[in-house]
Parts: sequence; C-alpha cells; structure tokens
Amino acid sequence: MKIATYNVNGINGRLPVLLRWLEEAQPDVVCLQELKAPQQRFPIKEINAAGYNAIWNGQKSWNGVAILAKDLEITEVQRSLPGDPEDIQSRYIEAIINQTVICCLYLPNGNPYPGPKFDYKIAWIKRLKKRINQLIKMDLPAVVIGDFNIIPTASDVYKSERWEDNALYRKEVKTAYKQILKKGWTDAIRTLYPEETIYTFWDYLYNSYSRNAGMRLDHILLSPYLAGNLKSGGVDKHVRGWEKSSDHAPVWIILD
Amino acid sequence: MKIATYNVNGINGRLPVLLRWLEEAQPDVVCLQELKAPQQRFPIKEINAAGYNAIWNGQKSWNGVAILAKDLEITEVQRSLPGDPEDIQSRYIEAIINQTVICCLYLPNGNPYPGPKFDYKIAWIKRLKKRINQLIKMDLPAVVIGDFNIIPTASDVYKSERWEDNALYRKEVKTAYKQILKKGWTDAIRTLYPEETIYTFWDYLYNSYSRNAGMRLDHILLSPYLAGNLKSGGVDKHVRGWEKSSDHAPVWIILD
DNA sequence: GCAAGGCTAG
DNA sequence: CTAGCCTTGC
Repeated sequence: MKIATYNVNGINGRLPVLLRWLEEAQPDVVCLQELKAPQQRFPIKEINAAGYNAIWNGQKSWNGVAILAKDLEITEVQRSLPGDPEDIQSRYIEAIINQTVICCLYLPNGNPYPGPKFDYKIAWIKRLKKRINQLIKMDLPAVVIGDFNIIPTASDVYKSERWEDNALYRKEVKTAYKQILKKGWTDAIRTLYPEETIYTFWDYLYNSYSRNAGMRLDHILLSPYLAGNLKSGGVDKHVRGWEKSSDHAPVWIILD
Repeated sequence: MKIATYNVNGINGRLPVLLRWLEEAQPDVVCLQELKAPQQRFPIKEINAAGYNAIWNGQKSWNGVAILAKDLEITEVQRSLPGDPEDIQSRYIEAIINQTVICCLYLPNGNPYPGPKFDYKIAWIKRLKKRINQLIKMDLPAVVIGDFNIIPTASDVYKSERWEDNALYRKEVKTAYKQILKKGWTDAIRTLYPEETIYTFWDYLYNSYSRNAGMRLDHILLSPYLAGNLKSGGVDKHVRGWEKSSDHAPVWIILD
C-alpha cells in the first residue's frame, strides 16, 4: 500500500497539478492539506473521475484536509482533533482504510513566536499527542501523516541557525516532536534515509527551490505495529518544479 | 492596410488570446482598449516578439489604450484627448501610421444614468467631436476607432427596448453619434453591412454570447478622404468564443 | 462573469 | 511569491 501526503496549498488552483501527480505516482491513499476551500467547493467530481474516493473537512480561505483512496473503502473516524470543542479550524481528519488508521493533519504554523498563534500550536500538539498515543496503547496499525509545520532537527532545514526563533523550529516544538517519537512512532522518511538532506517544502520567495533552500515539514509516522512493514519511501521533489506547483512536494511511503 | 480594434479587457490576462488572434488575423494596425495595466506593465516584450511596434497610454486598474503596428512606423500625435487638462483617465491616443491619422479611443461607459459619470461621457464626446472635426476640416486621411460605448441604433442591440435608460443607448448619446456621422464620418461596418445584425460585445453574464444577446459598441469611422478606400471589414466574432476571451470581439477593416 | 488591486496569511 | 477573498467597475 502506497500512502502519500501533499500540502496542495489550494485544492482548486492546484487541481491540474494534483491530477497529474496522482496519475504519475498512483498512490493508494493520499492525505491532502491546505485545501483552502469551503466544504462545498471541494472538487469531488474531478477527484472521483481520477479514480479516488475522498472524505474532506473544508474551511473557507484557510486550512482544510482530505483523505483520498483508490479502490479502498474509507471509514471516517474523526473530523476534528479531540480535546477542544472551541477549535473550529479544519486541521484534522481520521479514517480507517485497509485496516489501518490514517490520521491526516495540518498542524498550526504557529508564527509569529512568541504569541497566541504559537500557544495554539503548542496546545494543538498536546491534543495530538493524547490522541495518537491512545492508538499506540491500543496497539493499532496507524499512520500519522501530514504537514506538521515542524522542522525536527538541524539537518532538516537550510541554514538552521537562522530559524531558532521561528515557530517551525522553536525548541518547544522540536522537543514535542522528539517526545512523540519516543512514545514509539517511527519517522518513516528519516528512518529510510538517516543521513540525507531531505526537504519537503521550498518557499515561493527568494528562488528557494532552485537554491534548494528548503525544509522538511511533511512527515509520515508509523505506529510500532506498522514499523516493520515499511518498504520504501521518498519525496517527489520534481513536482515542486512543475508549473503552478504548490510550495510543498508530495511525500510517500510503501507499506507491505 | 488592415486596421482593427479590440477591447481586450485586461492586456495581461488576455495576452495569450491577443497573440493568438494577431497571428490568425495579421492586422497591420491594431487599437486596443481597456489595458487595465499601468504604463510599466504593458507586455511590450511579447508584443514586439509577435512582430508589432506599439505606443500605449496605461493606467492602474482601469482604462488604458494602445496602438500596435506591424512593419510600420508609429508617430505619436496625442496621448490624451484635448480640451480638459483635469481629465487624467487614459482613454485616448492618436498617431500617424502609414500617412493616416489613427485616433484610438475608449469612450466612457457613462452608467449609471443620470449622474456625474453620464455627464462626463457627454462632455468627453463633445471634446471628441471638436478634435475629430478638425481632422475633417483639414481634409486628412483619418480613422477614429475604438470602443465608443455607444449603441448607434435599435438594430445594434438585442432587445433595444430594454436599454432606453442605459448610458450606452440614451438618446443624447445616439444623437451625438449621428451628429458625428453627419459631419462626414463613415461608420465603416454599418456601411459594408447596411442591414445585418452585427454585435461586437456580449456580456459575460447571462450566457449572452450563446444567446447572441450582444451589442455593437466598437466602431471604425473613416474621414471623407478615406471613405472611398474601404474594401472590406467585419467582426471576428468567433474570438469571443475562445477560452478566456474578452467580452468584446475584434473589429477590422481593410483600406486600399 | 470577469479582471485588477489590496488584503491577509504562509 | 502565491492563493483566496473582497471590492470596484463594467
């Protein structure tokens, strides 16, 4: 089973690129972030025509997440991250597909630091930990996947020294990520490539992509149940170079 | 010499359509209206690459006029319509090309009627008459061409009875147009096709184009000196059906 | 319905 | 830089 994540940065503006990549990559399951479209404006017709079922959680202008699956039933489990009924941002959707729990997330960016947006990010991570640690406790086959807006280590960003006070790289955030791994989650891409420089995001500004001034923000975490099934994985970096591309590239793994 | 007018409704958004039409129609002289681009954002490089010289009078967001010519020298005569130094709208540009005076105009729409915008339109027409009647008095070969925002007669609009109070069809405006013709200007398209229903504009709304609910707003007037040289002319109506088209279609004549 | 610009967020 | 939304004008 090939499982991928792609922050599309606008599902409607990105549709031609998304369809082109789906056709090329043929993933079985795809988690999308930053739909930037209200629930009714998700292009379900075109997604269906490409051979995918989908569930999604839209929001006007910002955020929005979706899970797509090809020839597999999608059983929706959660449409929001438990723990804060006041939180109305569409950043989380969870489903069972092919006997595997798929947790698709778009974690808050948190900038500027310090401030309420950073506090919201930290609180959101806390809720996430609670949710996903339950999955481990229940010994379920689970994948936590999406745009974490977290740069895990200095190797995951170009010129890390410039990012110390950025919410993507603040020590509170890196610590939280480490704690998640410590509970038993496997960072699939880093496990496959322990030493390589791997980025999943390049800013639209400053010619970041051509200078390869990127960062690794999009992650795929495997529960202990699944860790041994990891076959391969990677970043479809070339997609970032396509005309009208997102600022993120798709990330994928294959589980057997 | 083939001379055309085309209200592009945004020169930058319309560039692919404009270049496609230039390639297809091969006009020698083209007058453009509604550039909707400041002076510095006119795509002169692409226009040059298509084989055209150009002069233009840009304005941020609104209006804007240009004259293009292929293999012909453009001698700019006026960058605004004389008679009101306070008028800063970019609606007029005049040049001599191939020994012919080309007056390219984008006449004010004038809606809503009544009101200051309508008064501005009437005042603008008065200034125009003054300018172009001088050209006749001097017995010059001259073409007054562009988007007049005037529906000359009931035959020039779908369901004329609905338009009596619209600034495009108000009697003051129709009367002014008739007065212009009376001074000796020849409405080239109407002269070539005295009886046909000919439209040059179809609103983006209400499926106007597919219902052919249009109007004739773009005109080419010939001075007496040139009237006998009119060979042929027409409206490139099919261009209005192209993907991402303007709401106007190009209008052209051939003079010998 | 469409284009531009100004806004906000990244 | 880029997307979406809002406003303005037609």
